Amino acid sequence: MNKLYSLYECIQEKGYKLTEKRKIILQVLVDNKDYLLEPSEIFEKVLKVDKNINFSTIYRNLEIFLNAGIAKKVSLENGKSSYQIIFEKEHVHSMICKICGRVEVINTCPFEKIDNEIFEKKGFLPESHKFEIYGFCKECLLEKNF
Amino acid sequence: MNKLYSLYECIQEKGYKLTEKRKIILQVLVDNKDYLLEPSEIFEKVLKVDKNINFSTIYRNLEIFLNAGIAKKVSLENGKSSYQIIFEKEHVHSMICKICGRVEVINTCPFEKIDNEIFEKKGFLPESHKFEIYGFCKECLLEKNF
DNA sequence: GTTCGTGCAAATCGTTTGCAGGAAT
DNA sequence: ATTCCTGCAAACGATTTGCACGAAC
Repeated sequence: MNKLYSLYECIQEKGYKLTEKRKIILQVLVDNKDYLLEPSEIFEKVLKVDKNINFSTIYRNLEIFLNAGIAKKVSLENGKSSYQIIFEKEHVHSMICKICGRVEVINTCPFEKIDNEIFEKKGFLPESHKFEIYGFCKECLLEKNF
Repeated sequence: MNKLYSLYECIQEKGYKLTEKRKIILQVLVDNKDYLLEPSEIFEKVLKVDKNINFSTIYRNLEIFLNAGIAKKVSLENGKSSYQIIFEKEHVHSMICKICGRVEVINTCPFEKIDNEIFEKKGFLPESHKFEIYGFCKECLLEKNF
């Protein structure tokens, strides 16, 4: 039932060891489960818990979390990468706040509504897709008085 | 009527000068209008026309083309950026070939089909969105025998 | 003539890697 | 005991910047 525990399991199932650093980074991701975080943001938050952590450990473990299927990586409009923990493996799309990185889930998938005829006509074989809405979340709207 | 000429106009309207280098880079983008090109690819193609061009000139001008609204930048899944010329300012979505970077246009917009209720409920103000389908184009499928 | 654009080299930013010691299994 | 993980420092690739000269207006 414990979310953290099932994440630990995913890591160990893949043959990765369950280290202290790994637990701390995971905890930070879980604490910010509704936000997309850049590696530097993750690093800073982890630093507050463990002063003796290296940036390369962050990168190496983010990569491992991706492999274990417990995190996702998003290439944002500005060209930077951000990461977010994923609990349910289901396929979802997002509304992303351009100010704070908060992510809200959209429960419909536009891809399912597309007429397959367009792929047949072009001879294109679709493999994956991306649907993201960028804007401003309620909290940031109130704060910034837009 | 000439496409190149109207691109020149866009550049000059913004107060940028119409230089030889700028024309060459534009020509390369126009010649590859159906493809997303990485800066390094653009650089190589420009080199064939003008041996005396610097990489920084490519970057500086791509930025200017973005400002002038005649090119678009796409942050791909691998974290790299690619560029493409845009003729019509209309809003379109794309199918992108993961092998050759070929871009085919999708003429429906999934955003329009979304129920606005979800934004009202979350208090989210949408500003822009992205819908991209990644896969393999006909040519690459034939060539690689997938 | 003034402003802007360019090549060059160096700087910067985000990310990755080799290695040697330390921790998890 | 073995394998994996980590900090450190260095390397790396993509992109940006300061400068002095040259080109467009």
